[in-house]
Amino acid sequence: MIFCLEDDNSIRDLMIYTLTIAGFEARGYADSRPFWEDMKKESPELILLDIMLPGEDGISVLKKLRAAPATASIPVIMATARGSEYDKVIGLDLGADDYLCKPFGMMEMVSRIKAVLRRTSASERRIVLCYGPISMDQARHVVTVSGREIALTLKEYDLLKLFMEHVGFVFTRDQLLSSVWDQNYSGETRTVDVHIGTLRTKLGESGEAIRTVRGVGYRFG
Amino acid sequence: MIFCLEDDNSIRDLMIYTLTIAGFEARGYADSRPFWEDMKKESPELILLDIMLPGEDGISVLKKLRAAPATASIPVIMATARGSEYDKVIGLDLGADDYLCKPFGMMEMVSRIKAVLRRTSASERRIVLCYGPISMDQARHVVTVSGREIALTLKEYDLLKLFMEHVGFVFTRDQLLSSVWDQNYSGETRTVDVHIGTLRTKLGESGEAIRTVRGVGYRFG
DNA sequence: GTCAATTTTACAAGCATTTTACAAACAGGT
DNA sequence: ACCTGTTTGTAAAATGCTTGTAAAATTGAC
Repeated sequence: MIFCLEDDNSIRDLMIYTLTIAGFEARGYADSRPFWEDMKKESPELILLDIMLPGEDGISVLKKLRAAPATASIPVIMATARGSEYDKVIGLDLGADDYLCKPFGMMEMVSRIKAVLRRTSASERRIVLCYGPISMDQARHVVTVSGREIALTLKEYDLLKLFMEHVGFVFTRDQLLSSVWDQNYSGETRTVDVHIGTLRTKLGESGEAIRTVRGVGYRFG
Repeated sequence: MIFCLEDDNSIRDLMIYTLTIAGFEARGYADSRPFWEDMKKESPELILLDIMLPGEDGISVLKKLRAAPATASIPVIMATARGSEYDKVIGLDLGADDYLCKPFGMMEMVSRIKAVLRRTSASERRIVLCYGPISMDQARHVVTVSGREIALTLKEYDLLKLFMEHVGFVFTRDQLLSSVWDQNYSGETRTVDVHIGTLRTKLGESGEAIRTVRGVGYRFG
């Protein structure tokens, strides 16, 4: 799915049409509000971003995207008018993956998109789980809370991963033991509680996301 | 991405414009200071370099580029005024990949660029890998730390290469065995640890870049 | 055969995990 | 409100596993 943020209706329609013909799924937005709405629900493979937009401009959108771990690794192609605007944007070096200079042809757009997807989708694509200020980069095996890296042991990491993959689910201690530990783990124990404890401590404030469901087990979120 | 170091504003704008039309991404610089800034962040496919520049001249820039392992293999095309300046530069043989004599046409520039890129990118790609003080010249099969050459065995070299190509990624021992060793390596062993150990020792201080992720594997950077 | 590279082995040190124990929190009944 | 039995939080001790590394064994190139 490609999200396309462009205020000019005819250009946007042409872009969506071309992308669909080229075999992509694409969705267009005239301004940033509905775009952010959809970003909450769905994560696109790539974002086409016009600089000049009514309301919030493209530079601000890109900055926000790069600031949040959940969206930081989504490729972005920026569309700019040539001239001073273009120079400014290039100069800022905001970390867009590619730039398109208006007026650009549809064929060029498609080939740039394909090139960017080829570049990013390889192995370098990060797989990041997020919940509030907590983010888990599975490729790097690193967990951060509000941008600060915290050191987790393997069991803590696996436990948190399970929780973050199933936000809102209640897990019994037995379920946790057979998921995070071995399928048939012998010693039925209080081990889980101890690990939950250390995890909560290490997560700090955010540790409260792990809720105790008395008599049953634990729930995240 | 092509970097274009040229002090004349109108010529530079024309160059950037032409390059963009020709399907390249290009960025221009009026003097060397912002150029070096960007070189730290990004590595261009090619550099267009004017000899006459305010402040640091093109010859000095080229020498610096060739001296650092990270930039030594980036193709450079030098632009010179015809006459004595041209002869001197040619005579010095600074290791530019091609020369353009002012005034040159934009079409000629594009075709020279394409020719140089065809020549250089065909055979050799990403010849020099760098991370902090560690640099790996794949053409010469040489690794240096802070400029000092260190002798690595084949396995150590391949291991380091994999790490430097994927900075930040965690590799399990099995992944390392199937990447650096054979695809289906039989003996499941501690071999990896031993090689990691020797590599760390040989890298000295920089060996700390290879981090142990307990229970998982190793990560570089 | 020699030498260097690589792999295997062995073991100690360090860290992660599990167990244990006890205090605190809670729910339900009176 | 108070008591009681159960569940949970957590500090600390005990256990067990992972890793680093030295050294021996094996492989392979010349």
